[in-house]
Amino acid sequence: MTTTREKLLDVAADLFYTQGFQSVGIDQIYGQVGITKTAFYKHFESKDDLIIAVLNRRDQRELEEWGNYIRIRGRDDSRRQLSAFFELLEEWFSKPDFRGCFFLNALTEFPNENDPINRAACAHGEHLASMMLRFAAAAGADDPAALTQQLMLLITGAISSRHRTGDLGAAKTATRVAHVLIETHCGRAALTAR
Amino acid sequence: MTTTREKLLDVAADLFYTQGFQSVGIDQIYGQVGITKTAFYKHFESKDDLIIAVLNRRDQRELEEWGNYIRIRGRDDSRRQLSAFFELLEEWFSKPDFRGCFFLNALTEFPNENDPINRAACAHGEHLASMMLRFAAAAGADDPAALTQQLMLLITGAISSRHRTGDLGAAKTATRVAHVLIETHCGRAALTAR
DNA sequence: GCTGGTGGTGTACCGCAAGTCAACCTGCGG
DNA sequence: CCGCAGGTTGACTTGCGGTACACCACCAGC
Repeated sequence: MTTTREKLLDVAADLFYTQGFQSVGIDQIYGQVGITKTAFYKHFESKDDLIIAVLNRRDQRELEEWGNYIRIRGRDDSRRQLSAFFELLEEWFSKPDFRGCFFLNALTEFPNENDPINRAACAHGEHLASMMLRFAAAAGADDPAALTQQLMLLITGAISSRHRTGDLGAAKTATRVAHVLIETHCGRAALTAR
Repeated sequence: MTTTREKLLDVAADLFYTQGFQSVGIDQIYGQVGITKTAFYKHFESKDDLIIAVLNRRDQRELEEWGNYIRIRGRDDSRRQLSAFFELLEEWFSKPDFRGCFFLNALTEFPNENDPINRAACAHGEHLASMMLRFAAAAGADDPAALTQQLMLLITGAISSRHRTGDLGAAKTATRVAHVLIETHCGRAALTAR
């Protein structure tokens, strides 16, 4: 049994992702769930409140999913774990309903840094980066923080490129570059990041 | 003497960039210029029309600026020209009013591919890529299209990273990776992209 | 000297979305 | 039997995008 609140979050997440946050009216959301406006406002204080809840829930779930995927695909090899991030991108990009990164999108729709929505969206990137940092450290990178920065840049770039051009090959492009970086930073005679 | 239309475009470009397209009302725009709503609608058919005009003008100007910068900084050395793209990023990122890429932002605020705003925003990326492609070809890259794809991915990633984390070092990170790629693709014994 | 285009003004109005308010209904556990 | 969570209806306010209509001032050309 899914509660009404859960249903609202599901519908909202879907609409927000496909159409953007600002262009979706709450009437579409509560209408699709089958309740009235007043009922909606018993679950969420405001549209912003709903957006933040959607963002936080998706942050948690996505982090879990990514973590599981990487542990499974990466086996016990830390370097494979790092490159698993990019295999995941490939799968993601091939989905027809791909519309970029939910959190990156939120960030550009709410550019004010003091906006709680902006903060919630930023948090996801930080969570993902700190997860990657652990893998990079485990892989014996000479400078795990630098490697994480570079790989995160590649991931962000791949997502934005795929989003902009619709090019499915963006993941492969990023993967190739990532392998070079991983080899360089985790090689036996690892070079400095300069 | 700047025409009213030009003033409207200037004010709109500024507000849209700093606050986003949807969250800026046209009343702010015509108010700041000092005309009334009716007068505004004698210059532009709609808000969408204004947005497209702003986008197109900025596309032209930015392309010109980038082209000039690269020709000056790159001198006659094609490889230097390619890496000048990244030097430009560094300068751009250090500006306090940096808010990401205007066109990438437009794209996420108007995700519908049939939306003329979306098309106008996409166009900029294509223009930039085709400019880069010419430089890549001139630099004697083994596969100019592939190199362009990779460098564009890096640029996009750097912009988004800087936007998300506020990290000024994103440009340097991208530059380092770019140099590796340029060397690999333009080396005397150039390897294939695979 | 009248005509027309350009670039304005003011006011009133429509439709839609966010959000509020008040009054009322219903099922369920303590 | 009470209270509360979750729901309903309907009327209302505010703000924004956009329209309609009537009017004004200036400058250029035949």
